[in-house]
Amino acid sequence: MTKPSGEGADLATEQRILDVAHAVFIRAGTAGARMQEIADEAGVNKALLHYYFRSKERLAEAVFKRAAARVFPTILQVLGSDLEIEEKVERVVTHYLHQLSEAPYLAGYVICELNQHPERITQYLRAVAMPGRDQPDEDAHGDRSRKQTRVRALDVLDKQLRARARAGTLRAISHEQFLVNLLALCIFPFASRPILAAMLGLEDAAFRRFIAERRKELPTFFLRALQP
Amino acid sequence: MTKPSGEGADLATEQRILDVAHAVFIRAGTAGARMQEIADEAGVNKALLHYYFRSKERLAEAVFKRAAARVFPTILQVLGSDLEIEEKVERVVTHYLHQLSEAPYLAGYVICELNQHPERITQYLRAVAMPGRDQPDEDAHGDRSRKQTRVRALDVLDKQLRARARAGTLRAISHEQFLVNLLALCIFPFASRPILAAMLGLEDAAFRRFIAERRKELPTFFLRALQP
DNA sequence: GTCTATATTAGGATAGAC
DNA sequence: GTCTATCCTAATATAGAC
Repeated sequence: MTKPSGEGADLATEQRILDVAHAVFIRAGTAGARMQEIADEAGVNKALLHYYFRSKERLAEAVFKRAAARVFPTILQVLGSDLEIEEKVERVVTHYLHQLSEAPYLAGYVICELNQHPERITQYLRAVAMPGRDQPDEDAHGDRSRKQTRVRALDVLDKQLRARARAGTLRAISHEQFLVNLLALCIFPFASRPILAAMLGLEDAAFRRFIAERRKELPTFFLRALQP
Repeated sequence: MTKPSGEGADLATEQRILDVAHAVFIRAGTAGARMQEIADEAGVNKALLHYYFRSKERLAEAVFKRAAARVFPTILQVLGSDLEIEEKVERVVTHYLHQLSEAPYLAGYVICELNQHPERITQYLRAVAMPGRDQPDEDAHGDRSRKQTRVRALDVLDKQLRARARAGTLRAISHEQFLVNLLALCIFPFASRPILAAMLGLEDAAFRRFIAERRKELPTFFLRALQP
């Protein structure tokens, strides 16, 4: 038997399965998703899922990594860059509001998954800091460089905030609070969309308008909060 | 056979089951929770769960209502009151940060549940606006008064924000954006706690300190953002 | 009301033909 | 590599004794 991921594997099929699994897991949650459902939608047999991914657990991990890799690298990259705070905020807001508009269930999925499988955070952060690498990679260099990317981004932000506070051009705020506030304002509306739809009557079109408005207002809102 | 919820039912037992189910569903999610686990922790037999709640589905609904009833009534009450905006913000922040500190999984649970069972929002909003009433209650009066409570809270907020904007004592902001921003800043840190723990190294004690800091800073942060 | 025992189904996983 | 057929466990649910 040829090993999957080896030379003999049909990459198109594997990819298709992964794509479908992604969709199904993300809309139903890992625990709620059914292997049969994935097989059906991918137009193959259940057995083939196991041929390629061995178990539901592993398939779920693969999907989670992929999803994580789509959400987090940008923010670390942006925050770690040498742009001004104002520009960073603008870019993060634009990126997330765009990204999550295209993938409605993504935010909720990641939150659920991590609440129920906190052990996946390690894989998550790997995928996050090094989006290109899907395969596990145990060498020390790789691990260190990934960790560096993450730590450095926070470090850069921290230094920047301190400098601006000393200069008196921004109120003092810890980089932790800064980051959480920014992410909260971007991500929460999507994660809680069903609640908002019901409480505020924000269905489809109205929700899109709501997000469009947000894209304009959020950077101002956030930066004003930090004005000295 | 005596009907559960009737005169013959052992309320203490029913309550104990519900308490345990609450804990289990909230930490494992509905799909991930096991009836056996609930029975064990409640010190009774699986069969008894079905005696009282008929099915896992119904038990899950009961738990969800209970959880929802603990999260949302306060904000509607506060926002619907005639307090000043500043005082409302202060109270909402204090309430949620306290509440969610005591029930770590609550935020994640509600978000997951609603992403996977959007149909539960109706029940949710009932429980929300009328916390005392656990039993379904079909009479028109009840429904209308509950709806009124919800709509009125948003209405009051809306009028208040417009008035303050006209008076020039607050920047203009829609009540929808106001509400979402406030909830996001309060709830998101708890829902995404596993991520923060890993990314920022906020474990237990550090997380508590983080939240304590937040309780002091968040109202200022939020209100500054709305300063004209 | 609470238990033991059992029915029933569902769903993940494997064997083996092609 | 992909399928059919089947296994096996886990989990919900019910019957019936006490």
